[in-house]
Amino acid sequence: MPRRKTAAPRTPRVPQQARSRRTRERILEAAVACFEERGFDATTTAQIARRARLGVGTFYGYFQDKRSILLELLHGAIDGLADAVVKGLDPERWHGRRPREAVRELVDLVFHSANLRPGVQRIIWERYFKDPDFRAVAESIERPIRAALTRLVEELRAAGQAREVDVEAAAFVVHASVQWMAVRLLLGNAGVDLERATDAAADMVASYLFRPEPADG
Amino acid sequence: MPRRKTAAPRTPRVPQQARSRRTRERILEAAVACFEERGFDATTTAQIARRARLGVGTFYGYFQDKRSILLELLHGAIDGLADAVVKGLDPERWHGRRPREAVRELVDLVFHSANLRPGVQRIIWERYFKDPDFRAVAESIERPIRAALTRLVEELRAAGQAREVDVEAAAFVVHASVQWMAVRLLLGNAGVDLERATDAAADMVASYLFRPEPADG
Amino acid sequence: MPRRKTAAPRTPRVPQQARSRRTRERILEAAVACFEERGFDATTTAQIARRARLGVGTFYGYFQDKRSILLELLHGAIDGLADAVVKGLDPERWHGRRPREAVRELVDLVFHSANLRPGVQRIIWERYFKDPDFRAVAESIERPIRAALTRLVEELRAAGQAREVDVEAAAFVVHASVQWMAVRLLLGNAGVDLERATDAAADMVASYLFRPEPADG
Amino acid sequence: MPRRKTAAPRTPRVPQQARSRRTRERILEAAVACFEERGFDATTTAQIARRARLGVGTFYGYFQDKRSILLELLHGAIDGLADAVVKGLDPERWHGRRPREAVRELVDLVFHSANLRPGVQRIIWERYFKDPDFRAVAESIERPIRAALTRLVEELRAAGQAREVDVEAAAFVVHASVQWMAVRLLLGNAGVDLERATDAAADMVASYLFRPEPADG
DNA sequence: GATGAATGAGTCTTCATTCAT
DNA sequence: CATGAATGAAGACTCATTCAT
Repeated sequence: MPRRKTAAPRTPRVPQQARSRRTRERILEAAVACFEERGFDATTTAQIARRARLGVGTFYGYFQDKRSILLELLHGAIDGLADAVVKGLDPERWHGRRPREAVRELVDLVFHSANLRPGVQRIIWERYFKDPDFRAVAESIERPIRAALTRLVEELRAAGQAREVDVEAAAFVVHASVQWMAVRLLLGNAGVDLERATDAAADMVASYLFRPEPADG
Repeated sequence: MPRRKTAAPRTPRVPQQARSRRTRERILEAAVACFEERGFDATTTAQIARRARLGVGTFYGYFQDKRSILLELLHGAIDGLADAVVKGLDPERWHGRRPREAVRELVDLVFHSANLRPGVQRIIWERYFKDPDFRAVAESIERPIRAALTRLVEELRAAGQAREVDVEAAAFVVHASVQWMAVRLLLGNAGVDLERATDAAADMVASYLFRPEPADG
Repeated sequence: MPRRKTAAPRTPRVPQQARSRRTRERILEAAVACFEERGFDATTTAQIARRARLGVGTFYGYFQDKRSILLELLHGAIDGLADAVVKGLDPERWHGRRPREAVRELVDLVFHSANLRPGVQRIIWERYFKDPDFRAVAESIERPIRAALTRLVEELRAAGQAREVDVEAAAFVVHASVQWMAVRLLLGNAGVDLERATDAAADMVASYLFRPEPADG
Repeated sequence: MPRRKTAAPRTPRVPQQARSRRTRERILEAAVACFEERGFDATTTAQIARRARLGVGTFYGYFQDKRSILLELLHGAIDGLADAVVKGLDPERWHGRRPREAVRELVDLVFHSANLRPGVQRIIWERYFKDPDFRAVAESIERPIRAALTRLVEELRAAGQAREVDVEAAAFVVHASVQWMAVRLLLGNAGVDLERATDAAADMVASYLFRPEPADG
């Protein structure tokens, strides 16, 4: 990986023209295809450019490097989900609902969010461990979710629905658990059926946070 | 004329003599130090060799490449923990104990196992996502743990202690949750205190798997 | 991180533009010069590139390795000669000519073909013995020549000009003899004068294949 | 091939003891086996030593390097043949014999001399083209043979048996032809049956050098 | 803007040879 | 004498990035 140290963060042009936007799209698509095929490190900028039927130079007109493509994919894929989850944790929505059902709905949302091809998902997690920028993105998403979780539990506890728990620790525990289960399931590496896992996850979270619901009927 | 047909798989020298063993140690230590300092990809075999005060050639006499060092570290670090966990899940040990306490003890064991320096841990997880061999190792460790979990829950349910759950899904859910929380805590980016997290994790797992314990007194 | 899985066979760039063609030329010339100077094994790709006043990378953009340059030189040098020889063996051309003269003309053609610098010639023969690909090229050239020889002798025998010989063995014997004499002469270690060797070779072949010509006058 | 320039030609000990001689043999055998298996360049001194069940250091106690082994093999294999050929060209032996038969006998001797395994033969010829020392050995063998040839033809011509030829050129031509045919046949690469080739070669040489023999009966 | 030829620092890896044991 | 661990110079090859056209 020669010439890495180039510091100057030349911000590539922000495309306004329609053609430019289309070119940007093509690069993104080509990159995803290459990443899925050979992984991140084994993909070269030349391969991406060729696949997009562009010159290498053009690539550099749109992106700073491979990494910034990945970062963009990450944002695109996760921002939506994070918003949905934070909304789903809004206490308003929990009043008058059976907690277990609400939990299950949210878990289901997370487990089924296939915003990212598995290959790309894998790559992004790989980067998570080696690249602080990726961890930063992940944290910027995690923070509001855990905050929302904290608030939700506090409110429900005040309403007598939630059990007495260490709310902050609970937020961590629940978030981490659901996050990782989602990853394993998306990676196809869990060894359990998606539906059964969803139920189990919902059960675990619900039985942890909420008082046992009165028996059905 | 390097890099010819590479016919033989190059079995690295198996050290029998005392000096050899010591050299191997030195390489391992140097590798860990380098990995911690700069990460896996940024570490070159030359750096490892230099840090071990050895020639590059010596490195290649003992290890096939950087990767095989990591694999070795992984085995060394994880085999012991896995065994301990499987033993801890032996139903024998659970009879007559308060489940919540037994759970907490095990979670504590996992969360405090610092067999691996965080930097190395990070690298190994990074490889987990990109290198099938690492996934294979992880799975070979996960399988018996989940099997033990499954068996434990079945037995305790038969004994009327455990709740009615989908045991296999439960094994996945519990394993994944604890695993990931441990990773986050070891990596130091959990954002919660280790003790509080341990309690919370134990609570979650215990309240999921077991009937609520009769109130203390 | 060089030398990863090397998935694609790395098709070297096929030069269409004028500059590219010129670069290719330069590399070829530089390679020949280096090979002549130090031999094949002692020549490094870096040396070739430097001599061509190019970066190493450029070299690899045009050729897979040193070997493929040699293969190209071999083809370029030998295809023409082979064609000329096969044409020279066309029975049409032999009718009504004194065989000895026709033979001498062909031998002369072969002995004087200096398509390849001696140093390169030497290297190619060296490869012939160690590299099946080079043998394959040599054989693909030898086959048609021997076939043409066989046919020629058969026809001339039918016309009563040639002696009774085992035509296939004769083709081998004549081809091998002329080939090797040409090599020795080109390499400059024959120890005889080119003209005298040409005459002697022509004599040998002619006296073997043809009836003695009626004495002059 | 690092550290090549070491000039000092440390003459390794000449073994007198019986065990030493045996060790030397073992190294030679191991080298031949390795050379046959992987070729000269791809064989390392370590491989030879290991195959001979010796330490690398021991190898260097007996030979200067791989090359000197090859040179030794060359001598051992070729000296005997050269002597036999020179003897066979002694004019004494040709008086009162039908030349064609005498030629055929000699050609047969050369073509059947399998002193060297084909793999080693191949390697030696490869070196012939790249290594002046090998050419020197070859020439030291070639010289007396060509001298003997020259003398033989001169004597037979004086005796009225041989045709009028340029004796020196003839010696080159005949030697080169027979040499190369022998190589091709030994390498298994000739594409003709050994017997037919022997006959053809003898025919060619005999019809070149000698007057047509009076028809049989 | 687009192009793709050119660049060369940086990695991995090999192996002849030495020398302490 | 035998051993084989250690050495490190040397070579092949890659690929992010630039820039003349």
